[in-house]
Amino acid sequence: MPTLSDIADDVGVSTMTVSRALADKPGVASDTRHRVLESAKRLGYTVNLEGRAPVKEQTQKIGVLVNNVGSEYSGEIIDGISNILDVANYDIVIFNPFKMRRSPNEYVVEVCQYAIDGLLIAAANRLQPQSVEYLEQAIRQHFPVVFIDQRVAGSTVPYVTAQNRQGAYDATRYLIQLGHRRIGFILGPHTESPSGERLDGYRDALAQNGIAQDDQLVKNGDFTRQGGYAAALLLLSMDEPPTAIFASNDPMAFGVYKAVQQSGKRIPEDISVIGFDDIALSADIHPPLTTVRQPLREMGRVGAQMLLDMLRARDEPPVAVMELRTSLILRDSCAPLR
Amino acid sequence: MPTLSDIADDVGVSTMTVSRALADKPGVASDTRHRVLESAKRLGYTVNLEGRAPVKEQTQKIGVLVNNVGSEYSGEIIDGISNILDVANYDIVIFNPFKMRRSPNEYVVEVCQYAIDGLLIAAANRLQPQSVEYLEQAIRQHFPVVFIDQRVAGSTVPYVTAQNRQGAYDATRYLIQLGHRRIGFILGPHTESPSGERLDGYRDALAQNGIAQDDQLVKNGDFTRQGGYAAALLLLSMDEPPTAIFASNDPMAFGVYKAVQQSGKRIPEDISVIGFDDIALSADIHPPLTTVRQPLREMGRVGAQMLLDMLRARDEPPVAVMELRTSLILRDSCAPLR
DNA sequence: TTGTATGCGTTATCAC
DNA sequence: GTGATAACGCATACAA
Repeated sequence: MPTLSDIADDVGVSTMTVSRALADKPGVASDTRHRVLESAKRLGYTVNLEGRAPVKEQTQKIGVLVNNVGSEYSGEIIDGISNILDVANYDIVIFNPFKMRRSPNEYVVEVCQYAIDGLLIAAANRLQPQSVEYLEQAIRQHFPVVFIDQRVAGSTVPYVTAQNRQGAYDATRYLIQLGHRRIGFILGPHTESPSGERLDGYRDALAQNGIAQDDQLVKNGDFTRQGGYAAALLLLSMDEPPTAIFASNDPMAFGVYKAVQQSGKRIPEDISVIGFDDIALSADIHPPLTTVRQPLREMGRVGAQMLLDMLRARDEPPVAVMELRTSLILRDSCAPLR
Repeated sequence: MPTLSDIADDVGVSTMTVSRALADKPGVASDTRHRVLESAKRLGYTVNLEGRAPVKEQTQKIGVLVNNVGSEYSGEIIDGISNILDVANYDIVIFNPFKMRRSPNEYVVEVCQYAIDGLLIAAANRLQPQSVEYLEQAIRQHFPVVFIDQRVAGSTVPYVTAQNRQGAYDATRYLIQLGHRRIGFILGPHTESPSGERLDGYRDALAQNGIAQDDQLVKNGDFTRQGGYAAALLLLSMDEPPTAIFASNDPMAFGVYKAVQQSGKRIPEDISVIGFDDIALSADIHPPLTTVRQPLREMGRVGAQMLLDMLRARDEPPVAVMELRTSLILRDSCAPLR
């Protein structure tokens, strides 16, 4: 690709004059400027940002690490991030490490080396201590990092998350109020912090209402439809199956829908289903899903704003934690126990 | 962030020795190497890729431009791209321009300036002629670009796409074979090339079976659930509503489901629905969606492979066009006309 | 208005 | 085994 000096040679001026002309800076004769622009167009010149970055020491780009770009979950978070960063004149570069060759841990380091001014890490499952340590060091060196929807115990990396425990408590209590006593629970992966928090909320509600814990009713899942489907099959085939199922995220609830519908039962008449997320699809499927809304867009926005604050006030200690409220969205997938 | 010379000062050697030691290259005393590595670790050093890129002139990164990171459609294409690029030792950087501040056209130029060795453009709707022209120039300057699922008339940019017309023809003929005569069609955005091709296939099938075109039955859509829902409401409220609806992608078919279910009608007993894509969700919703499968992962793989070929054989003319076959996936959303 | 010198962080080359 | 020098593409500071 052509460079500044190619144009300089072409026009017969110095690279500096070319640089000024292209950057639309004052101090270039309008005749010279025209000749430069014409030459640049003819040669097909575009800046090489790699050359500019080391000089300017900022790229106006923020990296975003997600683990599944094809999910509405990620899409909504990224949307929220865009909202804020657009206004602040930052671009977004998305890295999708968890489907990639490298281990997530190496990848975190690599991403930080990239031409970005800061990093947002969404749903950073499987992050090992050494990676977290590396991130903390990066922050000390004024490279801002923020976790979104991920709490890392004992770490100083700032994060924004939802009130998972409270949300799960609310959902479970709602089912109990409808008369349900045998409530199945489908876990998320144990590597993600919200999973355990939601389980805690579920248990809180059972305990507070004098319902004995039955570990048979808690099945492993992985936050995917397939995982929810598999777990639901297990629950439905129990000797004494649950009358309600709490899937700890919405995609797993869709998997539950599939299993229930295949079994010939109806939602909510025969079995109540409740989810967690409130992604857009949840309102559109049939029957519309009752779920715990966590403000994914808002989490993206808040995370981005925290990052910008760290970027602007380099020496002040960053806001460490933001917990956003959840709310129970009542739709048509739950009914009183018959 | 610390640099090579910080370590050099710390250890008391030259930057060159540090560079060699960190790159694991021969010609460094093992004692020196150890001291360098120790210092690097202590200081929290990581390479600055922006400094390396201008020297090496390649970054082992490929850019991917998509317009909706939250869709299964994009997710599956990106997945296919990963499959190929992982093996070839390239990383993927995803740009999500169409939700961003800049116009897509400026953005295309900007992305090319970024630290990437090539660019895959998926579903590049709204690309104006000047952008396409820019991309063609970039290709001439050995910066490889490939379109995925996008055909640009009169352009020399290589692309991979599906046989949209044939696929839509097959779907429509299937409905006709089931006895349907009034078949609604929901368009994609006119800015995307597959939209028109699918409409053509639909019309081909009607014409070949002696069914008169009724433009009332063709409604605008935008490849989103909401768009499909709105279009379906229009179709269902017609004086003589269609007995089958062909949504030209799967998300719009889900929108049709919602409208039909709200109207109290049943799929497929009262109305048949057929989609186009075969994203994973289509098999999981109720009833499972009959749809035209286009191999999205395969399109990602093929596009990535075309890019690698261009990268490797810089002077040979690239493969211009790849068209992948579609296939009709029969599930439970279509039934014979009663 | 234009050009020169210098530097960013890294690596290749060629000395020693 | 190690280091000085130059180079990548660009921009800042200063000189002409």
